[in-house]
Amino acid sequence: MTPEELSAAITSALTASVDAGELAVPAEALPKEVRVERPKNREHGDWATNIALQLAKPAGVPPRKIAEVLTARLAEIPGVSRVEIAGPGFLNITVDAAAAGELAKAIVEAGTAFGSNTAMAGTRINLEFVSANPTGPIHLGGTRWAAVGDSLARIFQSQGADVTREYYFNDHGIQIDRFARSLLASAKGEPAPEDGYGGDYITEIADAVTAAHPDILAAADPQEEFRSHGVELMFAAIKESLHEFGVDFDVYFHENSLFEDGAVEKLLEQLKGLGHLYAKDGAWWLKSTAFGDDKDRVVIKSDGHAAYIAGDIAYFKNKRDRGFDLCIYMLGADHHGYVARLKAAADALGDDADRVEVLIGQMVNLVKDGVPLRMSKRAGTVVTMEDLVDVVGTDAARYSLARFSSDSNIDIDLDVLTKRSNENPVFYVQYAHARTCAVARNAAATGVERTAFDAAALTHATESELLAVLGQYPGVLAQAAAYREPHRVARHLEVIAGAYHRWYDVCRVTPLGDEPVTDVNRTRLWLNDATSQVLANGLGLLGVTAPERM
RNA sequence: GCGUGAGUAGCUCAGCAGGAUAGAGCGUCCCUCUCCUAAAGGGAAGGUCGCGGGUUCGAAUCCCGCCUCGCGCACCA
Repeated sequence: MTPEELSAAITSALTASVDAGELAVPAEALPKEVRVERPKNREHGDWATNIALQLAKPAGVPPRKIAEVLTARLAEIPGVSRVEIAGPGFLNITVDAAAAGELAKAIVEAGTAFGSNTAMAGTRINLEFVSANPTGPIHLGGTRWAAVGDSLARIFQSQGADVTREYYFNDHGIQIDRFARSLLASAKGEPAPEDGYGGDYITEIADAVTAAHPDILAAADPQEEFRSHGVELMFAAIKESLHEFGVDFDVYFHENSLFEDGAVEKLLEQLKGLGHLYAKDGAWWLKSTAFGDDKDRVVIKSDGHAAYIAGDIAYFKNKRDRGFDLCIYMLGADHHGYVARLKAAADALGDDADRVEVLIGQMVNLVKDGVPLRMSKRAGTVVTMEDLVDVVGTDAARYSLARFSSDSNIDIDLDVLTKRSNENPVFYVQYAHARTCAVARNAAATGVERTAFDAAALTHATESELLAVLGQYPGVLAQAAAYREPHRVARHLEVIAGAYHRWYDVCRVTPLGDEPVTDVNRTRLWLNDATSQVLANGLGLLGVTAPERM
């Protein structure tokens, strides 16, 4: 029995109770779903609900009174062995070992599908993340989003959503010009321009471009040549890094295309027609304050060039035209001022601002000896995705970036990483999975097979605990999707790994010495394999491998 | 100044979609491998959940105020 199943049973018991006139609760006060939680204290049963406390006020009845009414009905739920009223009105529910144990079999039979859902079926999501300018390699901030974004995409997919991973390739504007000038300077053997980029990669790309085009400095517009070839090389390198990181985008969208096909121009005309643009100081402004922004924004600069936001409005329109219901943007905290602008743009287009959802991720800082290190692209002192992967590997890099809430700043201590220490919990989870595989191998070698299954044999306290946390997994996925928080998956895997290790320590799957194989052994193998499956499924959602041996 | 995120164990962080005795990893100190992987497990120590009010049966969690830190507040992208 999973908490969701129990929740559903309690909900219908509650409804039945109201229908029968035992409880007078206004319909609007009835929750769609009664929440059940795992009590911290095992003396409080397997699951508990505070529904009686919540209904006390709207029903105008003391909570314990409501609890009493519900107790009789809850006790009749198949699989429920005991219901107790505790404290101010908690309902503590104990489940039959057999009913709880059935889950092990259900998980093994569901296989890779366990935990997935169809709650988001039919929703088309455009998830845009990383979108780093092709003026340099992906730094740590982008790497964090690559890990979190890709994982979020996988979690959405587990809930049935149709997800497109998209990378907005910013190949238009002055950053790119600076990049081109930096390449040109390098090729000429000159120092990097004051507002340009430094770092070894500039030299490497400049050399590569020169090698492929020996006469490039004699071209009519060498800077333009370096721009086009350099961006191409840089972008190929970025794609390669992402690919090795396990992140492959469905769409790499070129900002330039919005200008080339006239989409931006057309859109600006449309906005003018709607009366949302006005001219001031030689520029064209979007009246974004009318749509919740804190100030109006320039869309066409007084020099006649489009401002960045112009492309972004057109891009949003483009996404909607491609049929996406929800456009999610994952931005760094240094861009959070952009949220109101994007929503205002959608609003101005006559679209629903709720189609735009912006997720803000806090910064990743480098720390050395407890002191923050300043990263500078210009000075070339950035730590890149490749650097991180070189030191800790893809699994540890992805896991350690995905296990934190995006709301938290994270500090990465290079000394700790270079020590290759076991401080990273990814090993804890992966080791648990490897252990399940070792146990399965030993079981096979000693003739323990999943022939029989006796759910009632899973009686040990650690088995009850393990089953409970495995049962929580689908709910954790649903919440991770609903709140756009992949770290919840990682954290729960750590809980499952802990429960598994404790179970492993006291409950053997294979018999000792020449003891006979019993149904207890066989049933425990089901539980072992169920755990293996859930860990593998969860690690998969994080883009981390589930090794069979370590 | 305005906006926004954070402040929880020595360190790094969960918990915040109100619940019962506030958790995990790492670090420190004990203990457990003649039998499934000790990258593990058990135990100990370690907390004014930034501070002050409020809401209620109940607040780390919600509301208000304050303090500290990060990040924004362009005709840059």
